[in-house]
Amino acid sequence: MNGSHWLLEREQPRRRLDAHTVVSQAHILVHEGGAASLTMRPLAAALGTSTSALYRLVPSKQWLLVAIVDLVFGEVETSTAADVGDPRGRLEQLSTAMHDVLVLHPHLHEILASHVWVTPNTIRIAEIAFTSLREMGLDDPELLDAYNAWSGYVIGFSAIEAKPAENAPDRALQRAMRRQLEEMDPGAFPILTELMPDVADRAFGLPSRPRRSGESGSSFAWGLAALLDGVAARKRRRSRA
Amino acid sequence: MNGSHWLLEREQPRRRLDAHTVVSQAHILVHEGGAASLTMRPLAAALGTSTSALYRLVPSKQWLLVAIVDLVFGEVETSTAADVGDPRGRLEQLSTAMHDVLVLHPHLHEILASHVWVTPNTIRIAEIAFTSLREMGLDDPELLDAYNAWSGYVIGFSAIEAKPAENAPDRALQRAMRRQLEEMDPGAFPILTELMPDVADRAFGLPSRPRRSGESGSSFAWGLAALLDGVAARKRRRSRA
DNA sequence: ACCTGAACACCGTTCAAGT
DNA sequence: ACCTGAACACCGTTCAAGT
Repeated sequence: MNGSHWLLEREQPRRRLDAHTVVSQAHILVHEGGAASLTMRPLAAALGTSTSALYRLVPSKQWLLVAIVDLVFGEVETSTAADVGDPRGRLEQLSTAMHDVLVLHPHLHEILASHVWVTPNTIRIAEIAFTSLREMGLDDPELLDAYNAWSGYVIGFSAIEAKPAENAPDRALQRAMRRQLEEMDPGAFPILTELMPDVADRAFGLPSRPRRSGESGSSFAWGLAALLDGVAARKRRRSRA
Repeated sequence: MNGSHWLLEREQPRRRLDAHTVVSQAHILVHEGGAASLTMRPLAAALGTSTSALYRLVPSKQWLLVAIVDLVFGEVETSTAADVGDPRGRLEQLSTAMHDVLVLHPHLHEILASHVWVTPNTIRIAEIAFTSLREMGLDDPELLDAYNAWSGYVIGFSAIEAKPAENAPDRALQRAMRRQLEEMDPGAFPILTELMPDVADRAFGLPSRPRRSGESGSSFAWGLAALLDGVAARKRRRSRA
């Protein structure tokens, strides 16, 4: 059909590499081993090409990292949120969708913290959030405040929650931290002592046993509801004045 | 006095390097050039020693990064918070002190996102936060939820706010992001278009001009008040039931 | 036009060898 | 006992040279 020998029919069709394929493979490396394990030589090897060939498809490693952020935020399900008429419900739907994706990609936070990531998919999400907040009654000076509070909470909460997944580096260091909590002076730290070992597991990212998959123990929704309650009340207070 | 020649009197007293000095210098390098600029060879050079000599004082670069986190959190002023009788006021005081420090050390977030950081100073701060939240009426299952919401907000908000400071890497990439916002379709993104250029500057970390020092334009306090309002209301609701 | 190997200027960490 | 240089196994990126 395409001129290749019948013996080669089932082989990969030798199509040229494109930028999207490089980004996908880079994402896989980050997903499997963290941001530090994304390096150009193994990336090229995984794609069956030479390191220098990558630089005709992709300008730099920095570019690649931002492209991965866009790829992951592209997985955030926004169509169900769009159907919700109530703006508060829409924003909660969006937040949950973001949290779901960020929990599935815990290593993304390493990139988020060290790069500016204004990309098509993050812009798309921001527009939905701003629309919802305005419909909730927030306006000019407070609208930006509310957006910053919302995004800080969603990203920050997910980042702290995602940390346990990255338990690979330096076991000795983690053991030292855990011992610090276990040998804490109960007189100086009464509440922490009382809440151990729960607090190590669910707040400090030092689980004593590996998380079972699906078991997040997350209080994301609780805090989100609290924040949005407060935002709505704060706006009402102002419009009443 | 100490046997050294008078010509050497004003020179550094040749005291042996200790771990604390290494951590301090490492912190300076991170502060000045970001986490990526902390490398062992220049660190050794700045301390006037050999790279390999550092490894007798400090176990690894990872250890050094966690030590820097502890050093910075050690700067968080907690004594004024301790004086506040009202638990809500005490938590607000603590949060503000944390925000102040984190804004002064924007590069710390690169470390926070990729490491577990349970250290003496972060434990000290957590104990104060837990005490305040319990005195605000939160208890067993909700206490941890509330702590996670609070810490996610404080760290996450500060992280997003700190990003503009790291504008060093890849000007071309940042220009591409800014162009994306400037050439946005107003039909598809009405609110973002309306809020430009303010939204690029104050929400997305793409300031059109460098920040004047002291000018944070931060809505940290606004969002914190909203969150704590919501947390307090949520607890009241439960105890009434 | 497309891809390569080799090179440049770096990394973190170790260790035999010096004093 | 303390410190060093050199080495090991890596980095991101460039570029002359090949097909």
